[in-house]
Amino acid sequence: MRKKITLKQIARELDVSVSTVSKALSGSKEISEDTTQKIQAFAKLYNYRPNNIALSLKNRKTKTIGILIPEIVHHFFSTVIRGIELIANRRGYNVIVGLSNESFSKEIINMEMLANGSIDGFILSISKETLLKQDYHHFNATINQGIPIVMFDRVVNEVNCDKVIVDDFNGSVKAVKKLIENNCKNIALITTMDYVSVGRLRTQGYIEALEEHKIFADSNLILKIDDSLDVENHLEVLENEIERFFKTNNTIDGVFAVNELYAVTAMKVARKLGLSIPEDIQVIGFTDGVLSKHATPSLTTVSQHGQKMGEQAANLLIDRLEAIDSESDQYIVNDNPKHDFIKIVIETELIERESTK
Amino acid sequence: MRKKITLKQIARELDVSVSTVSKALSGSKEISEDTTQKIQAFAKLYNYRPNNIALSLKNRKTKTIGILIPEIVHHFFSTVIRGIELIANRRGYNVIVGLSNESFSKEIINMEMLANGSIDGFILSISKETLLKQDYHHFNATINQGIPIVMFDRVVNEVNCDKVIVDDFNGSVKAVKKLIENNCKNIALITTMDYVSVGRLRTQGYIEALEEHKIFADSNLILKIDDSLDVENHLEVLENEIERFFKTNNTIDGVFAVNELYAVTAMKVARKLGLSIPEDIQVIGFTDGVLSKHATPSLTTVSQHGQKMGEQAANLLIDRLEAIDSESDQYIVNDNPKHDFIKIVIETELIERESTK
DNA sequence: TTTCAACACGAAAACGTTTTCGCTAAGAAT
DNA sequence: ATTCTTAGCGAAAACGTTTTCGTGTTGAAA
Repeated sequence: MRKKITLKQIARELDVSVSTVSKALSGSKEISEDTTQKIQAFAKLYNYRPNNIALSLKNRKTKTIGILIPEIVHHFFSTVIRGIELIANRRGYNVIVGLSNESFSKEIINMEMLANGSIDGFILSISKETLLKQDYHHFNATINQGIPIVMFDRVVNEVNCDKVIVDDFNGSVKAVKKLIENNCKNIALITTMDYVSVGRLRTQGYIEALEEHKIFADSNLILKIDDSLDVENHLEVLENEIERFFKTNNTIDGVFAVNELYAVTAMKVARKLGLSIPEDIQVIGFTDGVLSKHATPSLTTVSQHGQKMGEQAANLLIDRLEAIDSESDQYIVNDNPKHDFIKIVIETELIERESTK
Repeated sequence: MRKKITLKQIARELDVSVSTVSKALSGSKEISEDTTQKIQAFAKLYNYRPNNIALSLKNRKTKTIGILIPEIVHHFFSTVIRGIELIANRRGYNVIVGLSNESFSKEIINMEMLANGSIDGFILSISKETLLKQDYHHFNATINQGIPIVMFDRVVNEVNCDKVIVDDFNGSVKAVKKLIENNCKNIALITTMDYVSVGRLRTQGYIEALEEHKIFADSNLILKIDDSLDVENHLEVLENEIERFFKTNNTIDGVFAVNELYAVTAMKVARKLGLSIPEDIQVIGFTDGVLSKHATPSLTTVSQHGQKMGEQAANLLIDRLEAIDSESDQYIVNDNPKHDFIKIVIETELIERESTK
């Protein structure tokens, strides 16, 4: 068991000082060529690598990004992670992942666990419970400690930080317009309760598109699913709700759903009711995941470009971290609260598949 | 901007020494009640939290686990992460994630990046390229450095470490037996090339089940997909292969596929060919993910219990880490290479849905 | 010969902890 | 009055780095 070798050990073996070893390894010309050669050879032989923790302590930065998301078994969130990881790695950062599991307290615990020196900054998406409670003190607290945050997807105006969001509103508009152009006359919306911001925006987009085309937004055509119940494990509930909805509104010939699951379930129910897709009823979902792609018929969706969101978020955070870095050398700035925060909006894309004409 | 406060600052403010502060905060009875009170109150007021990095350096352990997986946008792997994170958090550990992206070199780079003090141990699943190359020196190297590894799912005999696997062989046997019991006479297998161990084991299970029932394992009924090509983005290729396969073997009345995607694609093709499921042809897949659950008809699958695998792996790793910890106090052991490594086998479960009778 | 720069290296501080060991003063024991 | 405990605290080392600031030696310039 060859434990990792340290500067001190190299120094002792070669009978020089630690400082000499450090300098030799970094190629400082303060050290003679002879000694440098000798030290570098020895270091290579023993596969010396500087201890990251020691470096972190010395430099007071960890080169690690903390990701805090509600859920990881979720296509969208995992694509975002992939994007973050890609950029982080490329720019020399590691990625540490915490899951809030949609819980307020776990979100706080996780933040505090990581905010004690383990990470340089956060990239996060707010948990449902936090959004419900509207309690954002922990975010502001960590920002005040000098730890920057970048929020993505589920963001909130109450916190002053960089943000990366998808254009939920226009994405919905696009989708619903598509249905209108495809000659749908009675377009239904299947959505969630309003407290998660993205749900609200998507609903507004739906209404906007209809109004632009002078179509009356009939509230009977809007189905709000209570997603506080665990839909994933009680599919029947969802199916029954949708079935009842379809039966009481049997003129529906177009459906826009705010997520994949609602959309494919709608297709399933429609088929069960003897409707064929897209002939009798056309369906579009939000969030382009594996379900949309592999459903039969495959589902037309509004793609959120999760990976791109992750990449942008990572770049934003790292840019800011490195800006702070160089700032600390300078004169004022430190107490300037007027860093202007950036909000990046990712354009959605309508991916047309078999569920629309 | 209130930066985090340190022991030193508290000491200076309260005009005591750093050691006194440290002891007072840990409740040492070396310090008088008065001073303890005063210090604790002050610390609380300023929300003192010990710096993790400093602790890591001092204790020579980070309380972080490195996860190294081929891909994160993947239902199985994300469930495993969820399991790891659950246990890790519960036992006071953090989780840092690296993605190999199925590449040998990225696997190595990521390992080295983390092995320099950032983590206490690894939980990993081997990349395809590494399995192809059969080059495992980096695993053995990090183990030799004293960093324990737990491998899951894609494991390999050449590396001596704890392992958590699913019983691929028996899982397949179970599935195929089910098809036999359901009266399938010509059961096809859709699998991958052999080099990924799990694929091979699943194929063997298929053959075993047939032989047990004295059924000739007709090699024409085995379709091997070359998954070096990016199937996810070239679905047509997959569909065409399967279609050709079905057409040349039109007696097939049962299909066992080694993953979800192959299974649902098989269903799609079958339906296209006018076969109804499960009446004309029954289908079972391996890996219970979101596709299986939400496909129409929903897919009978062999569940791998990814989350449980993650939990077991995390417990295994942390147990070993803490065992090492207490060992270091003791006399011998250190150079004992005969730590017996544990291999946990998770039982699969056949989840019956609509794609079988 | 004296002075000075350049060269090659070492000592020490710093990052934030914890812990061991000493030290001082006060009260108890002799 | 002297010695011994003990309570209460501080100094310093250690974890592994990097970096600043010496310092001694050498050869050249004066």
